Amino acid sequence: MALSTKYNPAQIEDKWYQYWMDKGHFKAKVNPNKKPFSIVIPPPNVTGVLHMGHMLNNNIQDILIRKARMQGFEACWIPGTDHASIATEAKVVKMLREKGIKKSDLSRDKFMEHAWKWKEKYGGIILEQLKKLGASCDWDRTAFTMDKDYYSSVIKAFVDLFNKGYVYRSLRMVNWDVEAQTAVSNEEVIYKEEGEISKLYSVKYQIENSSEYIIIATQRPETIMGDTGIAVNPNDDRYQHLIGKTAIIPFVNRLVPIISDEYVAMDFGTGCLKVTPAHDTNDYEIGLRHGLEIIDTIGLDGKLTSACEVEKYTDMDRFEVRKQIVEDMKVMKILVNEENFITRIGRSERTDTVIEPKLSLQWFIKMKSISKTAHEAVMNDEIQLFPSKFKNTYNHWMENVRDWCISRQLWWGQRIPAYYFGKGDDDFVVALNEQEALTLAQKKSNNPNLKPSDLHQDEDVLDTWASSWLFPLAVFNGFSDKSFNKKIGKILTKKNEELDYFYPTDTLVTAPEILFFWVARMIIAGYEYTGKKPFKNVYLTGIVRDKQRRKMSKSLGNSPNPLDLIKKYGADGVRTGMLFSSPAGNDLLFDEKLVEQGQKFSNKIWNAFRLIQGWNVEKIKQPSENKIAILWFKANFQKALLELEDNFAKFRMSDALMTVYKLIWNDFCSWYLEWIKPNYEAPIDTITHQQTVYFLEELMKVLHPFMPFISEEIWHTVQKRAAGDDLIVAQWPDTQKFDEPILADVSFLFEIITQIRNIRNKNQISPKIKLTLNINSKASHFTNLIASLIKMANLEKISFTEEKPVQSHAFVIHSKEFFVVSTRTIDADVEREKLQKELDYTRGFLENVLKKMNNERFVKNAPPAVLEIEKKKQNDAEAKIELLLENLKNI
RNA sequence: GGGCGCUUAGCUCAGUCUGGCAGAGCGCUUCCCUUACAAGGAAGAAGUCACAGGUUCAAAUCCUGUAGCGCCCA
Repeated sequence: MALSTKYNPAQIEDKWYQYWMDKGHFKAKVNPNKKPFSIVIPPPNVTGVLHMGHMLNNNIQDILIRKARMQGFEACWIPGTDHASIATEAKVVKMLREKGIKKSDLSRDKFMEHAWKWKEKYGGIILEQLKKLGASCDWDRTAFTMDKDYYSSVIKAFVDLFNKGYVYRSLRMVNWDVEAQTAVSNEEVIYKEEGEISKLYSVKYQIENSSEYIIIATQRPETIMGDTGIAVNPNDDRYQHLIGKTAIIPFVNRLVPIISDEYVAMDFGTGCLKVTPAHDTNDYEIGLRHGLEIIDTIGLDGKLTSACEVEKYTDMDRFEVRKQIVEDMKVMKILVNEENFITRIGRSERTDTVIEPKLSLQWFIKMKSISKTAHEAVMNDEIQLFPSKFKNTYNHWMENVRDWCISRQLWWGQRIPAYYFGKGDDDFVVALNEQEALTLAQKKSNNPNLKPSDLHQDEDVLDTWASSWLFPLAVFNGFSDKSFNKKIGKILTKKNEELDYFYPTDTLVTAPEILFFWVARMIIAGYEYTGKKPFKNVYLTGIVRDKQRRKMSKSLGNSPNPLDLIKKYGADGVRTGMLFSSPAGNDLLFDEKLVEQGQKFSNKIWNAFRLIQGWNVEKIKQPSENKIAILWFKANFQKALLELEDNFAKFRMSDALMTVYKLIWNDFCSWYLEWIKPNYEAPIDTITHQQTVYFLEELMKVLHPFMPFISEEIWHTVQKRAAGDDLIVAQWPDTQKFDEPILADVSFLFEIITQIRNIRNKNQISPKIKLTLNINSKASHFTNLIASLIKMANLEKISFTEEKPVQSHAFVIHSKEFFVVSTRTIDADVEREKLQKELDYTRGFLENVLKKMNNERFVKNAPPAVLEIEKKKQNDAEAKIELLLENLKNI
């Protein structure tokens, strides 16, 4: 035999990937003769390298797209990458810093040049790595969210939403990094897990027209000058009498109201909160609720401004002021207590400086009305989420949807197309380009002499999600001038062939953590611009964790390198290994053992193939048992196929794989092949051989989406193929009616065989010794099965007789008695004990059944089918007891 | 603080919507280097379905409550 006993993926996988590429099997085009099936990739970050989450995610997409392709759809999987504004800019800044270049020394254009160079160098890494996994993407369509067309799509959408009144500008609390001089996202603010030690100061504020004081607790006394209110909990008995009165802020003698708000924790500090809307997110919210004034006393550089109204603190750093003000309060005798406590302090990931919550003007999208259709579409299952439990989460988010802040203080991204022509808050226009902006600005300002140089474009860029939410539209160039009607702000049908054909896409496969960031927003954009959903189904994968349920992360170092895994176990092995443990929506506890199992599966398949390949085929008579085996496998395959389709329909990918796994390993290898296997060095008949090769091919088809490489290799090795006869485009098997009675007959046969093997096992009878079997039944019940039974149970002969051999092992299946004639003297005591044990169990079982059958209400109320089952259980148990009693007597 | 979910074999999970014999894979135990594969074969053991009530002829499944765990939002 020329083939190795071990399957060696390394040589095979690269070969087939290149082959598929060369033949153009991944490419999709508008094809009126086929139905489309499309998937857009969740574009990975250009800063990233392939991690286990990508592996899982793209594995599933590849399974879906490969199956669709085989089912005759025009299968289109669009790959792409995401420019990842924040992360990429951080990487580029770091890279420049290492070269001794500061971002602040560069012009915007110069910086962008560096960023593009960086992107060209590192941006495609993940996509290249996906090829190793076998991802069958249409690479010619690779999209990038900063491509020229994509960029202009994003700008068009912004202008359009502004004109429609969805985009507005408003104050917003941002995380300000005073050192880097930029706002950072929530994700870039780090809180130490154990918290940090800080001091809590208790300060007396006098009540107006009274000698009474109220004592507030604060950790940021330097913000006192920005206080515009005092808040207590409405349920706090201690302060009821003060609600509605006025307090005097020390240092500035400002009169502020004492208000009640549920937010205030009664058991923290004094239960009395100073409200500084300009310098704390929660205070800002309270301020909004109660209409408090906002006084911003800290500048962008972290120093107090003249707005603090105290000359000696002005231009002093916030932490210096804190020290000074504590001293000053001691002198004024208004500081009544100071104590250490543990608190969460947000620090910038990049500079480690304490984040300053800062109010600034930002761009927003109004979400409530624009998201209405998107909300309904998921609730009424027009778009289906898998698993459906995420419907609840989605609903909750949509019901409480907040306006979306879409501006970021960065350069890498789509620059906001707002042009300012004056100092006023409203002195700006939004336009596609400078010319249009100028025209609009001249009009708005009533100044026809306004020159281009009088305009200044907004410095900020858009949130990356505000570009990726257009992904399913933009990859088909839906915003091209051809199909996008600027006046009505809609993408038109019959103007863009590709969009008409491939959109809506079929299934989106992504992680639940970006359900809102990305998925919900794509749905919103889809309906807003086309009136149609962007995809039909959303499959939400779990998070890949390690065995200890820890999330895989670089810093923990608990994530294996996917490429190393592929090298070690083969892509097919890794693919199946990951999927084995991946029920929909549940987290996946990754264990390299599972990948090992995948590799073992490859090997099993390979050896089954070797067996078939090694047979000598001759024109001899087909043994009768082979006919039954073939009929059975045909029916059994169909039954498994039904199960497989059902699993796919429900997006139960792990179960789908398990169905194929068991079909191949148990049904095909363990039963079918052993059934038809000729004796050593004996030839096999032509018909059986042909059928077996056919079965192997059908199995390779259903295996292909999961294990594309080994299946294609076997497809091409098992017989010579005409050009174009490749498994990747072979026709997926149809479900057909199948012979159900044979499944029942054979499962009866298998039960008998298992019983006999069990008897061999328990009595230490080697499988090589031929046994004699007596069956107390008419031979006619077994006509079809005799030859198979003799072969697989390794029997000398079968007698159909009522005679019970004295020395024998008995068992009952379906009320029929079987006796295996013993090859040696049976130990009467051991046998008696065995029989007694079984008798006791069966009597107990019968008792339970009878309890039911004697219950009048059960007999009256239970459905006939249930009664039927109980009746059968009773009969079987009674027959078994009778036999056991007789056997006991005979020993 | 608000919302959602989970608890079934040693492990990871199906099964719960729609009540009717408690399942799978891995692991474990025993035997077997048998002629495709020891990365293998055959067989087997293994459960208080988190807990407490209730509804029902019948509850892992429906209802109520309790406990523990997890996630999301603030």
